[in-house]
Amino acid sequence: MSLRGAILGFLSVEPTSGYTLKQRFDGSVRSFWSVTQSQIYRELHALEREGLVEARTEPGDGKPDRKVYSLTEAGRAALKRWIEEPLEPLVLRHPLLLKLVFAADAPPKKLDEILARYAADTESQRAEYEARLVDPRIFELARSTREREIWRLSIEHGIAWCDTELRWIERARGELSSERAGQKRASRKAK
Amino acid sequence: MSLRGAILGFLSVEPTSGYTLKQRFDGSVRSFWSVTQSQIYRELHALEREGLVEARTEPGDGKPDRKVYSLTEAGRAALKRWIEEPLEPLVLRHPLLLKLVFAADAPPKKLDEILARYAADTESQRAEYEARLVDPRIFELARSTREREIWRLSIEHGIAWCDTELRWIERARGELSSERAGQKRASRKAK
DNA sequence: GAATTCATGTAACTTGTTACATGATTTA
DNA sequence: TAAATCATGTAACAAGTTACATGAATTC
Repeated sequence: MSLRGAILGFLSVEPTSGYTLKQRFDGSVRSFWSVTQSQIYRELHALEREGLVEARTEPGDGKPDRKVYSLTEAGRAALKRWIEEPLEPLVLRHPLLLKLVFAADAPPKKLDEILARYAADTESQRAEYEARLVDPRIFELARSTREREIWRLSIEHGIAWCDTELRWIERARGELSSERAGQKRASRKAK
Repeated sequence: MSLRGAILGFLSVEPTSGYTLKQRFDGSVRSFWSVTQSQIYRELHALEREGLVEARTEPGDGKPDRKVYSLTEAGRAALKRWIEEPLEPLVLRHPLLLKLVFAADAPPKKLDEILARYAADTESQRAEYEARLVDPRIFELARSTREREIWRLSIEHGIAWCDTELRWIERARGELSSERAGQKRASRKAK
């Protein structure tokens, strides 16, 4: 339902082709909603079958023809319904945490290595967000000040998430590297 | 691959049935890795076909028989491989952010309502984590101080995530409620 | 000359969700 | 007596991933 909503959302800004739609996703919401090209084409076909979008073929000069999709009245209504309908619950799937809890008896070095690599990845993710924050291209799509404001907030959300991850990793590495720490903390449980 | 790894991980602690496995998931990693009962049975069957686990049927008195699965040598090796293999990348799917970026021209009241509801959900999520932190049942599974340490860290991760969400929501609500804020921030872009 | 971009799509697969079915036992 | 718990499973579906195929135009 979220994918569908997002496609309708993008099309409400401007009619576009599947190909361009994929670029829109990648260029804006990728960090909190990634999609593959197959998903987009599949969903567009479904939306067309259901009459929520309609396509018209634009001849490409030299380039292949593009099928430009636009919202129908029904599509516009569906978008509105999607915005108003209750939020789908957030489901975190965090492979690091999962692996960590089963890697307790792996050599501490291995554990620290996993954490270090994740920290590095998170660091570079953070840098990407920072770069985005000053990249005007993301804000080009925005049709209003309010929309720009929201785009910016979404990027700041990413940065805040990275910072939290980094702080947590640091703590985890500290506590898991000192053999004492475990003992000390575990005694809390006894009281 | 993560689901598989986690099942192998749980079975390495102690042979169990699919039913109990589901309870293990729900009782410990649910907040960062949720599963359905169907997934577990399906994966167990696949693991059995591949010879990574083996089942023996324990008669239940009155209750239905339980099929208790345990790791084979191959299964134990597969678990080790999973721990050592590179981490699957974290993929955030954040329905709130997605909806927000397409709800910019919905009435501000609606927007604030969405954020408020999400804040409430996050608040109660946070409370759940806090409760878990002092619930000895989660730590019962742990076979070592180190394991307990990691369980605790995973819960603290959840709390940190909730706090970050809550801070962000507060900021977002503040900035989206005052019409001025948009203007002020947007001017940054100009420089 | 090789790789990338534009633009469409399909097929096969994996993962995750929802809903159903069985049937005894225990609890409210 | 209705419901929840124990314990298994299947079927159908929805969503997401990977890999392939076409073919002209442009860029390296």
